[in-house]
Amino acid sequence: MRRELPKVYTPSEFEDRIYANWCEKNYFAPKESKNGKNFSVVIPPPNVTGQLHMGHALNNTLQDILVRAKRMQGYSTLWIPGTDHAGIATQIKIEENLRVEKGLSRHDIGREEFLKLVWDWKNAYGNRIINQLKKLGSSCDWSRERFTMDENLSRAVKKVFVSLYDKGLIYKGLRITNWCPRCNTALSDAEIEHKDSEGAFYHVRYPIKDQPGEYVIVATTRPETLLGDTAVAVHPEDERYASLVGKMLILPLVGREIPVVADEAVEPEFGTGCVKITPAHDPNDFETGIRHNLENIIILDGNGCISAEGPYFGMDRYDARKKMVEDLDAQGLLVKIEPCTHAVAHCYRCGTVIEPMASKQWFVRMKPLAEPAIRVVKESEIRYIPDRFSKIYLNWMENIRDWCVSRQLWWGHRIPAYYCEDCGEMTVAEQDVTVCPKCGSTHMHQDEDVLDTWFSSALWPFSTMGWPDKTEELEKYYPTSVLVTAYDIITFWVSKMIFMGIEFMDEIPFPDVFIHGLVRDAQGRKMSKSLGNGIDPLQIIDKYGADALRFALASGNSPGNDMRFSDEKIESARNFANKLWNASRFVLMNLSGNEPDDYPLPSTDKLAAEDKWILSRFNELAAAVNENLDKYEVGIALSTLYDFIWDIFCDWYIELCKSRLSNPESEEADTARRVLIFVLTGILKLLHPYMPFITEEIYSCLPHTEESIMISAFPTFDASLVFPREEEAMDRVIAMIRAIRGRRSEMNVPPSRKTKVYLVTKYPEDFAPAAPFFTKLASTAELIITDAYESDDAVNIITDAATAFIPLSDMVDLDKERARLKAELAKTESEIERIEKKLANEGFVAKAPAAVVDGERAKLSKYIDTKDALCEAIAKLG
RNA sequence: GGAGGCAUAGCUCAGCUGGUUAGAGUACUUGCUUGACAUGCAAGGGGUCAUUGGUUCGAUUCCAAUUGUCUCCACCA
Repeated sequence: MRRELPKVYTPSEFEDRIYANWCEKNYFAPKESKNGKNFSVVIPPPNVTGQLHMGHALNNTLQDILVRAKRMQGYSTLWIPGTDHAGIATQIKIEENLRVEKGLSRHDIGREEFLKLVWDWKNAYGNRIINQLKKLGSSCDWSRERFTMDENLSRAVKKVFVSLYDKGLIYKGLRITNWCPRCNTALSDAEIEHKDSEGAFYHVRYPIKDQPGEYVIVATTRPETLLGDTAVAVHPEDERYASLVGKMLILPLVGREIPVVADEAVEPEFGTGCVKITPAHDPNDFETGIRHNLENIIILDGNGCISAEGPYFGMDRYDARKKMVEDLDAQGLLVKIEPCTHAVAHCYRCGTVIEPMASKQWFVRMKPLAEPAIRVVKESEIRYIPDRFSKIYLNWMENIRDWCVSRQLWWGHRIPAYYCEDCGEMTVAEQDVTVCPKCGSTHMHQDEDVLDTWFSSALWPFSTMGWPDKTEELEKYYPTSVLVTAYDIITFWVSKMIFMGIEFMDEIPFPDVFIHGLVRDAQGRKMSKSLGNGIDPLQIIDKYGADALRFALASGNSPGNDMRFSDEKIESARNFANKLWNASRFVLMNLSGNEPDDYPLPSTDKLAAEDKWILSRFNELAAAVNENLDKYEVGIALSTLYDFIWDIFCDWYIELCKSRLSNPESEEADTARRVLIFVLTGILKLLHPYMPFITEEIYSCLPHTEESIMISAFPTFDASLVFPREEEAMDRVIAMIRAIRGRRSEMNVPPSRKTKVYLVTKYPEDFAPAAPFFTKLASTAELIITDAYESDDAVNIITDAATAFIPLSDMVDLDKERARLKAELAKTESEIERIEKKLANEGFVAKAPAAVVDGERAKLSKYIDTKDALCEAIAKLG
């Protein structure tokens, strides 16, 4: 006896049970390939401190759809999960905990103790996001879960670092970096964001040496940096200042002498045409400084306080700015303060204003690595879906700057560089260096900095498979089949995996990059903590089920485009699940319960016209779903399924079966049951990648030969089950019935009156099988199939060419038609009035561009034409 | 400043290679508690496909401009 489905669809009653069963049976581990092909995906590792948000839910739903479909199609399928140690994010979080719980900073407890805390936290809570991914139904091979700071991944990081260093692709150098005074670390260009903010232009006089009373005026938005000025630059061809080049100026408040230099980079038109040069605190000035051999004077410490000796020492940068402006004013050196808006860089993690600062950092030389990474995309070895993102990628790669990989944090992969305290020599090596190879000293210490988080995630596609060892996984599953990610991470991560893959595996990490958009709220706003408009996917799962969430996310997805998430969408998804549930219940309640596990289709000669029709349509569906999935058109594939299940299978086919099923013992009932089971099982299989739980639950109640729907075969197109004639006939009949229902209601035909419908066709025999079903479904109509029409009392004639009607004149409701036309006329007239008013409005004409005015005029004339036509039609009716 | 996206029903969006009467969901109107489902069934109203021009026998679809809107990149002291 098979299990029965409960009356009400309650996902929370079975989702966890089903997931546990899949895990227990080890279904997520890769199996022997049935088609000789492999399919592999690595998860974009979420931050270990993270909580599942809608972005994760979308990303993992899409991956799971691809993975489950490929698994059912017989590929040996591997999906590797894992988490990212997320340097800054995690460190900030733990520091915050420490501050709140004990009122201590990380410096109070020291590096070792602090790292222990982070690891404790990771071991206690690091599984949270993993468990949340499981709630969603992700079919990852959990036995291969990885963490970017696992021993083997750390080994890979060291090997890559040392190898790049040995090739001269990593160097340590003084460069302007983006310094976050809050996080106390350098940030890469990708980790900052520019926001327009209100600021001011301070015009300051710099006295000319030995020419008392004479000045040049420079304009600056950051007056405090003048402490680090080592020159003032003018354009070489700027005649106003030609005589000054080479002269010395006295730096205000400091008294230091600085030269006036000529430099092409200065724009004479901008500001006063004189630029103060602060090489240590501005990227452009740094370059200028190199050209003119100027000194770098660092005036800020890591916390953003003034470190230059003098009256401002120790002051916060903004306090110092205020004080210095006052002092300049007091000395009569401040000309004016001009308000202005300009883009200011902020830390993307904490929002603090970034301070450009010259400091010793580790860099990856990008040019040589970028070249092949550009080539593989240009030559379509790697394909972005949709393609427009390859432009964004290429644009970024072609203008790439060296990648600053050192971070002044404690949580991360410590840079494997060791310094000898005796001879000062630096050694870069994979193994800990305790003895200086140069002088034999044992006084060694390791570089304090750690690597950028993205350094380790860049290796993810191969480090998770055991690299640098030569493993079977690498052999079989590298390169991965596709990378699924959101567009906001292309520069951070995708680009880095591409060049690292090429460099260390000699092979691209994936041929396809499937880009999806962001999940926004119902108003189209980004979901964010500060707005408080985030929707928690776990709450949605609790209320509506994981399948409904997955459906809502996947059906709205079109590659690369953002989507909105709303209550309406999730409710519609839940309703769909409910519909499928109830259709399945109908099928089940018409079974005797004694059907064998193997309960196949009957032979073709037993099939009724509607059976052939649904089988044919099902075949089309399977082909369409597969085709769209191959193109990553997940949304289209899913809406095709939705339409089939709801409109075709439930609304028509199940209805058509009811009469046959009313005699359960008859052979035709048996045929109907077999077809119902076949099509329902097929639907469940096609739908399983999208809605894994409900499909598994229903499948378990149906006659089936495979143990689980998850490991059964994906339906494909079967030419022996295509019946074009029946398909066309049934489609035609359905169209007729719909049309007649509408027509009858429009004409108020009383239910007692039977409508005769003549189907005029050159091929009456094609339609003969469909006639009985027409009668069944349209109980108030009778179908007469003929090749010649000669009747007087037909309400409708359906011709072969289309479902066109020729209503008999006595059935036309003239009053109704007249009323409709009059309403239309009134609407048109009011529109004409509105446009005339708009055009007459002088303000509109004066302000609006000519094209808009012309547009309104064109609209007007068209409406006038419409009005004429309507008047004419009404006159005809009398 | 550079690059790109979007503009279709009240709302959210499909419409893939130009060609039937431009489709869904939702909201709305009307009628249905007919033995799977009211989380449902049936019918209906509602669209100059942003504007203008071009290519074409034919444009919602391709091209250009305009307007509106969103995003990314860069950035001037």
